Amino acid sequence: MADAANPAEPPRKRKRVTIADIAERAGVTSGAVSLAVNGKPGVSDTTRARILDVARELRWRPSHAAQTLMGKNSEAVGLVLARPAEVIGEEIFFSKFIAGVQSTLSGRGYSLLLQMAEDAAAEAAIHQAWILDGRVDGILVLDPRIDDPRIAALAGMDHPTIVVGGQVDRDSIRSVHVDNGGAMGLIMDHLHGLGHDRIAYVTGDQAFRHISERMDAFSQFCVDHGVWGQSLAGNFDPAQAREATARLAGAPRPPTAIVFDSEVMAIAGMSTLASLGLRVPADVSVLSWEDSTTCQVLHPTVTALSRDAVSLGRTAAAEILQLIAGQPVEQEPVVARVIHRESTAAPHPEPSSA
Amino acid sequence: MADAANPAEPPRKRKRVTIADIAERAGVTSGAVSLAVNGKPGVSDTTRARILDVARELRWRPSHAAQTLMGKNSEAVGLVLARPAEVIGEEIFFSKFIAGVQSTLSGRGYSLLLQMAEDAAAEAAIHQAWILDGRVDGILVLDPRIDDPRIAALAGMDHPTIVVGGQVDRDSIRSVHVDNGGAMGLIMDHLHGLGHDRIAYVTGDQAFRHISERMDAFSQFCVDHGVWGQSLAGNFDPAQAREATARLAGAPRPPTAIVFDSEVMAIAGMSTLASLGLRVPADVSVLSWEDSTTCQVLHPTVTALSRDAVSLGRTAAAEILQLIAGQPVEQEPVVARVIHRESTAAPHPEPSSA
DNA sequence: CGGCGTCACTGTAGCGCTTTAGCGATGCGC
DNA sequence: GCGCATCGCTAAAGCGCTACAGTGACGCCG
Repeated sequence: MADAANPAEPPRKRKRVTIADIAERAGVTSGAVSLAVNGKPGVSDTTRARILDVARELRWRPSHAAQTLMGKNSEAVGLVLARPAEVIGEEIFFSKFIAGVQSTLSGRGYSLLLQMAEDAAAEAAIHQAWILDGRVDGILVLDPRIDDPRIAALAGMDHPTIVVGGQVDRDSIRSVHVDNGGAMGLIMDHLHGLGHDRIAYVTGDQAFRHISERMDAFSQFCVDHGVWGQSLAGNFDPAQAREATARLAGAPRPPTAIVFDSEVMAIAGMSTLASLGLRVPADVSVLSWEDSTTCQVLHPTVTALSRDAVSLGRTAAAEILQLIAGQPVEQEPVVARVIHRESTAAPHPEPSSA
Repeated sequence: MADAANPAEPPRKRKRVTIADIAERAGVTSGAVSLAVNGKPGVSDTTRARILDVARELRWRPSHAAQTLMGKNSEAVGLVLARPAEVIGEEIFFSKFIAGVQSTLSGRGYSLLLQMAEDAAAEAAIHQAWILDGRVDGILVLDPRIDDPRIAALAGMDHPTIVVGGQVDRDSIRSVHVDNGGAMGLIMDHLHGLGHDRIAYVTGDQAFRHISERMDAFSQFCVDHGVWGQSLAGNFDPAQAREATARLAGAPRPPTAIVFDSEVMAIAGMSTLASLGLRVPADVSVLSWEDSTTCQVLHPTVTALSRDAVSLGRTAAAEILQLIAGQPVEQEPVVARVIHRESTAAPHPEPSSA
């Protein structure tokens, strides 16, 4: 870089202010400074005040590296994303979730360490490295899958971990309690309450734990309430959602309501319905699992399950901080609710089968 | 993870493997190990091989803290977001940008250190702390404002910095070259080419550098091509975009095309137009500065400027890595293009003023 | 065969901080 | 007045690693 051999040597290298500098200035040893700045007993109040004054004056900041070398907390939480950049860029969920996590973390002076990985195995390797290095105090794991290698690896490490997006059956690992089944219940109550009894569900990737939880609840509701229900396996891809929607619409007795597992899928579905000449909600109601501004401004506006990814992130962050602090984790359940908008309404008596 | 070395002693506290452990096992000193693992001369090839074998066997990982304490690179890049969590969660740009940054960074083993801040001043303070601490090797600054305190602070620190979202006039700081003016030219060419000569521009927050660059180009084009152009100051808020749209639509001679500064604003505008009984593109064309899946699936689909935030992130990451490595930065310009979809078309001869 | 240059490695001094043993000076009880 | 705490501080070790001055062994030259 700009490494010109300097002749006069101006104060080039801004030397770091260390506790030794403070000690010298205050006429004590570095040990005393350490005690003073950390609020530990061992120095008199007057000396402490003097030391703190000097520290402030010198604009001293503790060296993060030295502190973590001593085994202190790193004041950072790690999150690895194991999905292609394109997907993360598309789904508003990540953006919201990260924003929520950040807003809580930053309030407490914590940072988020973020990395992307090829797959779950690579993600687990990064976790391992971070933990062994003391680079993060806690780890956030998103969207556990069935038989997730990350969970298995983390379970053995005895390190604060919060799983988001599905319950995990290890008791050494905590999960943010997201009641996927309950949320599906809300959705079905809403639709069933409007009079729908032919309901379809176009799902996201079923390898995800939270998706399978939702599907189970969907089936259960249908059985319990005598609703004709059909779920179509998807993978979050809008093209696939289009196809599934077209298939449903073309069926002999099409559903009167369709639930989509993401906002992107719901919008794709609605546009497909429109292009098939079907009106929402007159001919078919549509509900999106995930709210967004887009849902509010589309025409018609889209009824959505607001699980509020931002506050999900906040909750996850709050729980990991509690775990790190060694406090009991208060499992504050993430509230979800159905925001009723124009895209859902009572079904027509019978789509005039003539 | 087979850590069964000792029979009695339950492996309680998983002790960190240090170079001292390797040294002992390999019958050398820690100094030799350091030379060996860092590929420096000073050890024979056979000894080096033996040391590396032991290191691998013991699953040794260098201590990040110790290394940065020695002044080594931290292998992390910092990014502070100074906008409310809600905004970050709403705008797909952040998600895409971060995903893009990550995908490049991760490929080189770098992490992203992320924090949110209340305002630009707080952001600058975080930068300062990170840099002094050697916690990040480089800093990414998003959306410089006019007279940005972050830039001023960073300019004095002589630390790798890449600014994204507008040119900055300090020569000690590099910017990702995003040609906002050129992109606006593309947009205007598109609309003007279709025959529009009454064009409105609903802007984002004008305090941002990139927005003012766009506005300048807009005005310039209108002057140069005899287009009636009007820009309405906005702030990325959909409600505000609604209002601006209604105002434009209600004018005595409304524009035949409207450009919105973000996808969220464009969608809000379109829904407003629909509720006013105006058809897109028959009555008015709409163009969004920022593409997304939503633009592709809305009805009508939305013509958008695809500046591709993902690759913008990749470019920014690539440039900061070059800066860190001390290599000359190749300013690969970010390509933007207009994706022509249904929401823009030739204007009606004259909206039949009757 | 002494001098000298390599080579391969050792020993040790830090980096900035925390922690703990220790030490002189007070204060207190009996 | 002596033992014994307590206080307020110092001195030094050590976290894991790197850097650098040595050190002994060897080979080579004149």
